[in-house]
Amino acid sequence: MEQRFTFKRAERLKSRKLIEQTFAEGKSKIAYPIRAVWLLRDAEQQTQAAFAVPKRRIKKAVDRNRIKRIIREAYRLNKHLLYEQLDNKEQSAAIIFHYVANEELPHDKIEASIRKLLKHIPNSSKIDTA
RNA sequence: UCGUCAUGUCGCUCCAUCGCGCGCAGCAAUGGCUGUGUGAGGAAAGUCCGGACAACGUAGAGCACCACACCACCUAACAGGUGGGAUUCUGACUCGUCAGAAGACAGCAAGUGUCGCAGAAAAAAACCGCCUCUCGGGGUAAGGGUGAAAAUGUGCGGUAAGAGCGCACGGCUCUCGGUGGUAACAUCGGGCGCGGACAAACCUUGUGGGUUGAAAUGCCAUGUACACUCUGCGCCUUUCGAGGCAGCCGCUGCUCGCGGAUAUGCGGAGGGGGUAGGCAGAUUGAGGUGCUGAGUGAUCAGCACUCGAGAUAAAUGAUGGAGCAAUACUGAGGUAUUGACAGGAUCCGGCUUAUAGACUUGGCGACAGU
Repeated sequence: MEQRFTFKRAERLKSRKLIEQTFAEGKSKIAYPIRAVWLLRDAEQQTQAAFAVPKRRIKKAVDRNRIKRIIREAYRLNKHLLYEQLDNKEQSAAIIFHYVANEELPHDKIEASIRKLLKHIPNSSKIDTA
């Protein structure tokens, strides 16, 4: 099958409840400048991701939007790393990427961080919740 | 041509590939694929004013609180804008005119309060001085010096000495009338008067203001969830304790089997609130663009054309290339770096603040030419 680098609506983490649950019960790991919080689920559910850049760290809305777009772009281009492993284990995940630096960092640094996190997440644990 | 000030406009461009929101079309059929169109700002910002819209409230009046405050006009409205007036400041010169600038320009002559230092005294004043004298005192705001400010200025009269005490010419306040002006106001004449400043001191007067904001508000509503109402629950035996069969529920879609419940239960129908979630509000509007006309202008009127984001854990990005601009380096070909301020969240009108660079128009200055 041809590899496509898309990021559709179904792949976005949008449910308020699930987000709160992820923050409350999920595991986390930091790969500077990004902290990931995730929850592993069974394979019937869609893997979803959300991106957050706190206003407290990045003051200007323009910069926040820009960083969020860069993170999302990095996720879009590298999510196959995550998907392949999850498919093998018959799992899915709900992930929140949280920007923790206080200034805008170059694109390659963000992408390296994302790749590191995506490789780490599937190997972390068994299914946390159904 | 350069500099500077003001005004208005624009505020990186193009191509390729990958990707995103929304609309439309087609194909698929349960949320996808393909094609196509479209997709942030002049401030989207601050959330400081004013409205639209919505919900709730609302007999009338007063108090409190908040806002505003020369006049007229514009506007849906405004604390905004336009034009005008007075004041103050600056500049020019032909010295009383012109030009420009500034702003909480209603009232301290309603009451209360405050006025550091200096000074006798900071509001209805007696230190020195002057006059008088019964040597206790009394009169006196001319002169002295202090101060940001000292009791209407100058002259004459007057007096014991003085004083708007009187007079003349001025200044100012209030007021009456004439003229010009819609008005603020200007100007001329008459009259009462002479009260220092501060209302960004309390306050007084006039005008306006119901409260809360789209996280408002209205609506729909999944289920092996639920309030409530109606309704059904059989047959046989019996020593009346119960037992059996059928039916019901679960494993389980069917057969068998096993287990469970049997009126505080189970099944059926109605039905309301409303969780997850969704829809409306919500993008055609005080809309844009152009032309013509009215007006000093803000603005208004008419006609023609036009539809330019609509997300909701929230869409505009990434990579590569070419150009443009700026800066630095440079034996002028180039090399390197950078791309102002800044991102919609119900929608409009303003204000304020941020902003690299480019351009338009006008004023002033310098240089060059005529």
